[in-house]
Amino acid sequence: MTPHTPDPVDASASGNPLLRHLNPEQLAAVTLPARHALILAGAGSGKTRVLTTRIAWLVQTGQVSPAGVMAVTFTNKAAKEMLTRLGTMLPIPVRGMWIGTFHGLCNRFLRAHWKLAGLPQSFQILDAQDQVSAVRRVIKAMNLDEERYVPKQVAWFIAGSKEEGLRPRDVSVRDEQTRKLVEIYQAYEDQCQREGVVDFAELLLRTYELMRDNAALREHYQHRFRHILVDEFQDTNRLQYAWLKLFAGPGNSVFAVGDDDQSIYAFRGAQVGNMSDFEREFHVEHVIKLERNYRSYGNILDAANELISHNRRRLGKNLRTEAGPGEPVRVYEATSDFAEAQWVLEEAQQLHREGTPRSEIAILYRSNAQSRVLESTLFNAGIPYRVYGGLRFFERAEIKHALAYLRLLENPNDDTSYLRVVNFPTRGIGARTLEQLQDAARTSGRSLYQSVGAVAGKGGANLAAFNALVDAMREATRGLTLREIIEHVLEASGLQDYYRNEKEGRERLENLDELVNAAEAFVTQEGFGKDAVALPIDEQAGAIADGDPPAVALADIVPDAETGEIISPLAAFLTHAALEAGDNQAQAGQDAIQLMTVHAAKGLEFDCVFITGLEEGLFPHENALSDFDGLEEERRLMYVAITRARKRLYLSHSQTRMLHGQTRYNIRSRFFDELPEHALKWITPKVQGFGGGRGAQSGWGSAPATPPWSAAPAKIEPRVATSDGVALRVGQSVFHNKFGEGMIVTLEGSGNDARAQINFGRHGLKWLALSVAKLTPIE
DNA sequence: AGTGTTCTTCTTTTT
DNA sequence: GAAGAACACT
Repeated sequence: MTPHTPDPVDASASGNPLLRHLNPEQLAAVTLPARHALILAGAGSGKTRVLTTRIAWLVQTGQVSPAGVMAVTFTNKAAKEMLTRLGTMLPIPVRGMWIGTFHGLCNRFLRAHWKLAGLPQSFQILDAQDQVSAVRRVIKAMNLDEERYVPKQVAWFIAGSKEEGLRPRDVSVRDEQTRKLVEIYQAYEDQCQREGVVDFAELLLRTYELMRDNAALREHYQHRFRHILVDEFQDTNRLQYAWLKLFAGPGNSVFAVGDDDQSIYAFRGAQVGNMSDFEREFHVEHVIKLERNYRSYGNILDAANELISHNRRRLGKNLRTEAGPGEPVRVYEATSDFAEAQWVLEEAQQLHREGTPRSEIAILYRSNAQSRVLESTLFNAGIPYRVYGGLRFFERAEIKHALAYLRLLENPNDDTSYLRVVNFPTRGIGARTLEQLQDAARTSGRSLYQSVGAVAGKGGANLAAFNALVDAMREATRGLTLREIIEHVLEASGLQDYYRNEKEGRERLENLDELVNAAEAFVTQEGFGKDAVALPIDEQAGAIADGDPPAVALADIVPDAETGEIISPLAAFLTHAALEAGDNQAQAGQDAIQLMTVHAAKGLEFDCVFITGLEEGLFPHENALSDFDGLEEERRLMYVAITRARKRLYLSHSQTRMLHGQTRYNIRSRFFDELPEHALKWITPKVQGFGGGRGAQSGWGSAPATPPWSAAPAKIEPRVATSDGVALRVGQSVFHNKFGEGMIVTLEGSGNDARAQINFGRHGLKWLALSVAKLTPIE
């Protein structure tokens, strides 16, 4: 009955139990010879299984030692899952294997080779927030206008440059603006270096450059990692691709698994083109397509296949199933976002009554802002739900404060952390004092911590007291366990007292307690060093593997001179906190409906999926419509959304929606017209000529079955204006010779002055003068 | 130095 | 509509 039990294909020929449950394509992929290979793995085709089974098979058949395998993923979750599955397949400890995220592995690499990489041993990692605030400081220090150089955008520029492999001197400067941006980039780099911090992109770029420039090191690692496996290859950016090229020495095998149709991070620099580049540049002989889907019923797959066939830039792939058509995809049109939420609620309740666990019901949307209505509807109905996204554990303010103190223990020159907590809780250190301090630090080229002596007066005394506090905490925690260190710092910093006295502080206090727990769990479960300890593993590699990793590389791994530790538990924990933002509000245990953006849903699957807000301008999003690639990415996003569903899929859109505090009138998403009619069931009548019509197609002259909102309670603001005696009202759909169909959003003025704001979907929102514009009402 | 008030912005975001 | 930042006030 359920479609996701794979057919046991006869693999008895091999007689290997590892390979028993693979279909022929999967089996072929898993047992490919040790050459470069590209696996095009469609949604739900058993991609993770292929990856893990391949590793297990390689190790089990003695083709490679566990230390000779490197497997790269994008998310911690995927890495963890791979390790877990592998652990059940192989009778060896898998923890030390080089399986992790790009950033995690780079961190491991840089912890081992910090000296060669030109980093302090206890370098800290800036998360995205920290990076923006670091950039903001640079911009302020350079006396630049924050309006013109928006910190967030500049941070984006810097990260983007790094992901292209470009240092400031490599960025080609065409205009004045870019020249300035490069200047900021350079100053930012100097600042990071001075403070001993690296951002996410830097982890990769440093590793890349070190591998590129140090032949001995490169040869060592190329020799070591005979098999490199890459998950979600379609999401790699240029730097990651170049990085892989460096690690893939002669004679190595790169086994890349990806799905070009699920590439939804191009906006963040992912290059789908890496897949075809890989095929060409690595002379890939084996391309295997996994098209058999074990997840969804036929109607859902038909919808996905048909939709994605509208994309032109594809490698070409079609999902198929043997599970039968299943239920039709249900489509609902609501009059308002509120009504839409209400409908979702009722359907979800029905599903629950019929036996679907709430956790198997997912409500997806394009942007986070849409979750509010859904949340309040579920909340008012008393239905348990869980929202993904939003603030994650290690991103919470109180947690970041605590971490900042801890980071100062490791590295007092970390100005980002210094600024975050120097006056929190307040210690009489105001903006003026800090300005003086920053000036002093700037002119002397030293850190804030090092510059307190330069500030005179009361402010200076307070600063000195803060420094003394940090020093005292460091002294007091020497030799303590991680748990004790954190407990001491929470107390001594005054954070705990601060939140104890705060009205809203209870939850924050609980979170601080949770931090202690997280640290405790980190120490016990993880053996604390999974991200950090490189030396023991490399030693193992020397022992287990082929016997000849060059000593030169190992000698470059530098332990702490005093203790011989590779990294302290505290440093390891701080790394963990930066690299793994932690789960959101894990209200674990309760059976709850799952709410998330489509992006967040990637890689997940549910029995029942609702995709809401399918409206022009929202999904596809208006900002993505300007260019062709943007639209194709939106379509892939929709494809990802559809393929999350196992048994039932619901699509909905609404005529009106509160957005940015005002009611917007939207037309149906064009994606509806790209779905196969036979797979759909329209709960509300489909209205001709809406959203879809590519002009020639569907005549809107023909009588629609039922006006969309006459059946449902109409809650459209009925304002009226005229042009040529034609009555218009807000919410009315009209046809314009140039812009096609649109929906009237606003009406203003009267007579010759009358204007209308009209949502033309792909042509955007436009103001038209009604005395000029020729509009024909539709409907 | 801390708090209250207006002004601005508003996709997605694995690390 | 709500969060975050800049500004003004006490």
